[in-house]
Amino acid sequence: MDYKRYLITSALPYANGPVHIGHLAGVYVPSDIYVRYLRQKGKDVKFICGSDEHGVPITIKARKEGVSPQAIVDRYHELNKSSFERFGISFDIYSRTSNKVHHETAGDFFKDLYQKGEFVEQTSEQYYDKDAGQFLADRYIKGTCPHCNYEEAYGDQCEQCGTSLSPMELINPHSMLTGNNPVKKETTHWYLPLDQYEGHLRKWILEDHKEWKSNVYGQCKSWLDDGLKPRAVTRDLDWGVPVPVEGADGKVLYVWFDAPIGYISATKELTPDWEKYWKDEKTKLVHFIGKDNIVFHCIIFPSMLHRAGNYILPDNVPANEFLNLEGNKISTSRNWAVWLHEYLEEFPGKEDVLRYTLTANMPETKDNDFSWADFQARNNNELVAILGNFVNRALVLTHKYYNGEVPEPADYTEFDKETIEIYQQIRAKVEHALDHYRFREALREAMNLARLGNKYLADTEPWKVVKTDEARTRTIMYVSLQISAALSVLMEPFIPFSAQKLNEMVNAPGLTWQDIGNMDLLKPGHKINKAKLLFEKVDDVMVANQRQKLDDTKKQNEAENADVEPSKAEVKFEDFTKMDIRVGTILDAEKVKKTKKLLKMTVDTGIDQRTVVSGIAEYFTPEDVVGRQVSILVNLAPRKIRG
RNA sequence: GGCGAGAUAGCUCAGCAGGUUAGAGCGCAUGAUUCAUAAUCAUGAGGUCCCCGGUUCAAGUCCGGGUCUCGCUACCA
Repeated sequence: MDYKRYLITSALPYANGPVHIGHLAGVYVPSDIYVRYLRQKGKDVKFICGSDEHGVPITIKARKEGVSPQAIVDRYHELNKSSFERFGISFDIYSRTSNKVHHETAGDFFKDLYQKGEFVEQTSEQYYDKDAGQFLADRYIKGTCPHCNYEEAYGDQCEQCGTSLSPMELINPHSMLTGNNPVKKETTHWYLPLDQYEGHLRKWILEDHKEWKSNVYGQCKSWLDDGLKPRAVTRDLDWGVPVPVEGADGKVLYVWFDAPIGYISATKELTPDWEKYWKDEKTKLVHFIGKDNIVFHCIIFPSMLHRAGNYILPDNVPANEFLNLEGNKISTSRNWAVWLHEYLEEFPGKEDVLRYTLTANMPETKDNDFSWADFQARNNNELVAILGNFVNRALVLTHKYYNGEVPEPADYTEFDKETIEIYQQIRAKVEHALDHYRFREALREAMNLARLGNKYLADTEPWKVVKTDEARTRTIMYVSLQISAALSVLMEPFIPFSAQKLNEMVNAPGLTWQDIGNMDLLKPGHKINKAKLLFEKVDDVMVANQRQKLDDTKKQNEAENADVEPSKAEVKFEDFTKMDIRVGTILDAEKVKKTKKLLKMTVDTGIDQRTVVSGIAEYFTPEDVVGRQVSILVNLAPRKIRG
């Protein structure tokens, strides 16, 4: 299909924290490369993003800090917006879901579906806090987990045993707002009957979009094969887009219903022509997301669009996997991350180094790891040594031999022709990779042009030839300069800042994507500018500093974990006297298979040897604990755990 | 517990309508070179293609079972 225009969206970052390298590698860098590529080709493209500012976690953070939810989202919206901009993520608009346009758009969207009778209304019992005068979101209820008896389990999940729960399952539930025991009360919500759209979704995804990435396709298939269920699209909460229906006071749209509509409202805010981008079959819509968002962008949002009528559906949803940091999962709450705003401060002028590293190591097919050693190596061995070096050689020699003027070439030799042929094939290779959302491959192909340049210079040796054959030298330099100029366009989607610098050096502002492969980008007689270094080395000190920073985080986390708070309810002295606590030595330990947290240990208690299972495997390896002394409650009744 | 995705050289990854000695980049070793930010170029070493079975003349490549990692999801499947 020949598309007239492109609408590219990046997942809306949740405005309860700053953006980190995981977000960048997963979503913003690939989408930005794709968009810059399309713009280079002269396509009509709109690149949409914004802050996702509703939902329960933001209200919890606000409560914790004693400020309003709006204050929280204002803080992170501004921070992330400016960070993206400084990092060269070239959104056409970076909007936000707390603004007026969005509230109207999302409200209207709901109302439209409501009036069409698309929703199923259902009344159910939920916990209500009388004193606070509101229904409690799952996250606002704590209680005892029915599976592991952990007393601080949340209404939606027990952090101790990992089970996901519903608030009704909790034993002794209490409200986090007031500490009271909530009461059950009836409430009405609207459900999107996804089950009714199954047929349409099956055909659209499973038959018409077999080209989607295997992780995306596989997960959609899994959902469809399992059978879809109606999904609530409203919540009892006072932060969000109010449900525009009479009698729905105190209810807002579920954040996952309202957030993707943010793509639409942002487009509306950007251009009065927004409908062309959302409702014309000639528009290609692509959602860039992380793998945790697949179901919302492939099942739920498309269902909403489909039932609203005359909206187009995404042509592709290239979801990336996750990026780890130095071998550990990135975690906002544990501060295990490289934050974009901090990187920008600590590595001024090195935006492209991070962009390059994240692209070269993008988690396209599986989770990948970011390490500072890799960052340094990519910079020093690739950006500096291959790309920066080649360009520098070509430009410096031109200044030396021809005073900065592009020389008139003589006839090409067979070797020149071979080199030129390879050069001319590179554009198609990069395009093919980008058209299929294979960014690592595209970058590798693009870098091959710089490699080709280095090889060409090494083989032709102009610094020797110049002493004997002036005409030949002119040709060699001419070819090298064309390649340098082509690089300034070819590299732009990946490393825009450096490409711009290079473009200024070769002094050819008007070059376009279509020029790549041509041999007349810089004409004889054209003056180039002074050669400056495109990249500089990252030294060991910089790397050591970043490692130190992470080590500090690790230590701080450990210290915080060591801060034990009384986490269980008070017990009577009589209960205490019943317990026989002794010091035992761990003789042997092994991980319990198929579990994340369980460690099985043999402990010598002094009176016997017994097998004990404890949920500490995330913090200790079996080797760590063997030989250690632990206190053990020896008269605890035996229980069967996982056989 | 169910489902999905991944597991290939020290590292990051390609390969797969099944077919001769399994590829690339980086790292490493050796040599060449000096225009260039000790940058480049050439050559080479290095792999039981996660494990166990099976189909086949032939299997990283297909099928069954298992292990590990990540994600989604669940008092059912």
